[in-house]
Amino acid sequence: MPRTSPQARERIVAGAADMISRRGLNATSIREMAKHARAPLGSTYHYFPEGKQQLATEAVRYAGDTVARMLRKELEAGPVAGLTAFLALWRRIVVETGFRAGCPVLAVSIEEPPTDEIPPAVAAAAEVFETWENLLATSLREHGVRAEQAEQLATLVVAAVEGTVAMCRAQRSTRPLDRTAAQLEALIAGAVEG
Amino acid sequence: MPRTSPQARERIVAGAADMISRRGLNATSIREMAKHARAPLGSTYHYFPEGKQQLATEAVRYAGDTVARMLRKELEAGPVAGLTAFLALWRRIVVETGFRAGCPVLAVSIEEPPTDEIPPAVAAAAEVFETWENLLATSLREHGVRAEQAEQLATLVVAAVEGTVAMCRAQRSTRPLDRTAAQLEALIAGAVEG
DNA sequence: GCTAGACTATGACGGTCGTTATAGCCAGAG
DNA sequence: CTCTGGCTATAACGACCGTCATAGTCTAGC
Repeated sequence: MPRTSPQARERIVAGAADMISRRGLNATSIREMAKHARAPLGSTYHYFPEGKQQLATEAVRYAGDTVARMLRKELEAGPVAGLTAFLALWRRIVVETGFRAGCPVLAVSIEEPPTDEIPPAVAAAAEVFETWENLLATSLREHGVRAEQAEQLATLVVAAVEGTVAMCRAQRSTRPLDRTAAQLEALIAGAVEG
Repeated sequence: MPRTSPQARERIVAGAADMISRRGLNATSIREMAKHARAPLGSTYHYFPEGKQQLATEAVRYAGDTVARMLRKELEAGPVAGLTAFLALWRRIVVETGFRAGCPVLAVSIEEPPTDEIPPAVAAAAEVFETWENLLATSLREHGVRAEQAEQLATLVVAAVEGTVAMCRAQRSTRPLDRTAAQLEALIAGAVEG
């Protein structure tokens, strides 16, 4: 039934994730997302009838899945290889965008609406973080790390990288990432062999 | 020369920092900041003639200085005590606001304008991060940690805590903070005595 | 070829944004 | 008591926001 471009919808989602990772959710308007994806404004409400909230939710999941897929693959070579790839991914994003882009999942996590309910986009962000943590923790456990230690290390890695990316953007430098990477790599390597 | 409330200006800044820490910079309007501080809108432009940008910059510095002051004091009892206090501070903020507030410095760091120049608020955020890093690194060095190691650990602590706070907000749970705290405390304690 | 339905084009709705301008208030200095 | 100047009150500016409605286009299946 789709007519011309079945990828139009995905283009919008991917573009939305990119824009959110740069400017944050609230500063990214639906009009701009549509224009950025070369799609008409009407199409966004055709594909995402629940509006901006739905689009943001799908953008978070899209980015989360992309990273998770990469992480799953690289972790086949062990926790250290997975960590290295994780760090390299974020380094590439930060450097290639001139410190303009970061993580859309983090961006969505820190903008709350006045309401009391959890917006679906924030819930999606929570799931993404948990997925990443679980991938790392499972790999660590499979390589002999005690369960509690594996959980803690996995959370530390995700949190440290997310925070470091934000610091790199503020400072316009990769130095925070260099430092965090050195510490995390030593820590994970030590945990795996110890 | 000030008439009634010399603290009106500071009330606006403190309120702005609080609101930015909850909703992000772009979602926080000047009108709301004024109302939140029980100040008229006109006063905002009287105290901050350069507008929202200036107000955001001062809010970032205000929050940064508050934390730095606390950190400086607690670090007198050593790096572990400082870390513990740092963790406790953010835990308190996250818990007492029902996972609604986070760090305004982080929030400002990840929202970029379309321009190429660095907005002053982002530059202020960079300075705040560096101040926090330096306080921790100095304390570590004073307790026998090698300089490079001290720098790396300091960056890791700041980044990990910032990232963890965001994760706690998304997941509506202090579990990430529990895990990160356990790892960081062990790491810093080991570095100091080793 | 025709028709159903996925998609687009267009325009409007009420609302809020950042910012500015102007006139007025009112405590303290002289 | 007057007057200066820090502060407030009020209104407006153009721009953009999220969302919706409606009419139109064009393709895939019959």
